[in-house]
Amino acid sequence: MKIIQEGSAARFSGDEADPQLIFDCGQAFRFSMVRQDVWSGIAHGKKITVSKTDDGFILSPSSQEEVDIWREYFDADFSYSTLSFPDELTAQAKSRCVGLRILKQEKFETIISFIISANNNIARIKKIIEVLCVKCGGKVNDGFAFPTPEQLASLAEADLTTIGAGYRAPYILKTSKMIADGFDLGSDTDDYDVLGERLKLLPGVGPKVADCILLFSYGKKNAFPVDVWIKRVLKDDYGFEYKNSAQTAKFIEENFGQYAGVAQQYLFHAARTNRV
DNA sequence: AGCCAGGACATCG
DNA sequence: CGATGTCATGGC
Repeated sequence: MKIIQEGSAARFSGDEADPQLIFDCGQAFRFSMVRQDVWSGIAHGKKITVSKTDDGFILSPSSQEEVDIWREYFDADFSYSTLSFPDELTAQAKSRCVGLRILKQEKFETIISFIISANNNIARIKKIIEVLCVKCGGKVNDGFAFPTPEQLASLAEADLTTIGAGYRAPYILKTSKMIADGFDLGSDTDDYDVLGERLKLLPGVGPKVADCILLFSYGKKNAFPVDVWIKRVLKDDYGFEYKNSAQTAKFIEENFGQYAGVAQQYLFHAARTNRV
């Protein structure tokens, strides 16, 4: 995407982008629609507003120094409009998701968010995360930033159960403490498998959550999170019965290739919006 | 009342 | 290994 600074805002244009799809597809939990085609939320400790335009969106406020942060966050250097998939079903799903982009979010926030996502639904995930931020995140304008590992680790387990975290409360605490104590999260350039094994050392992170973290915060577009929705899609539409992770990984690589994660998002969103 | 939700984990055989 | 039961919580 092309990014042009316009006063205290930045105009992103030239590639598919729809805030509605970007923020309401279950990858990010801290944005909400303030009016039609306008979404607002907090990322990187800043409150931003994202307004859809004819050929992209306008992000405000954004200073010249911040442009690279948001360029990366909105995956602006990747072309979704020219991305195509050979198989008909994915192509069809993509046509229903024009403007969906995969955000590259902050690692700790993504890790905790998807630990909370386990056996949970999106509306409730958002609610729990919001209360979590209010409880111990730093103040940002009229809202609260996502907590740091230290802030979250300072909570008591009872604090987390009272906000509805349920049985995930100890996972959240233990993982926060490990990261606050210096657990090595690796870096984006590390190998997909190595990072996955590393992330799964964190309590509450299994195969599916690890894939979400890798796809949504490490930029690993080959990561293909397999949740209950996708299992249904693979079974009903591809005739693929889930048996184990190795067999699934092989099927996914062969059928969806290096951008399997993007295909997964299209299939996930299409499936989720299909059955009312 | 029971099932479901962007599953992980311990405990079996 | 693979299969199975369990784990909070709220919406439907």
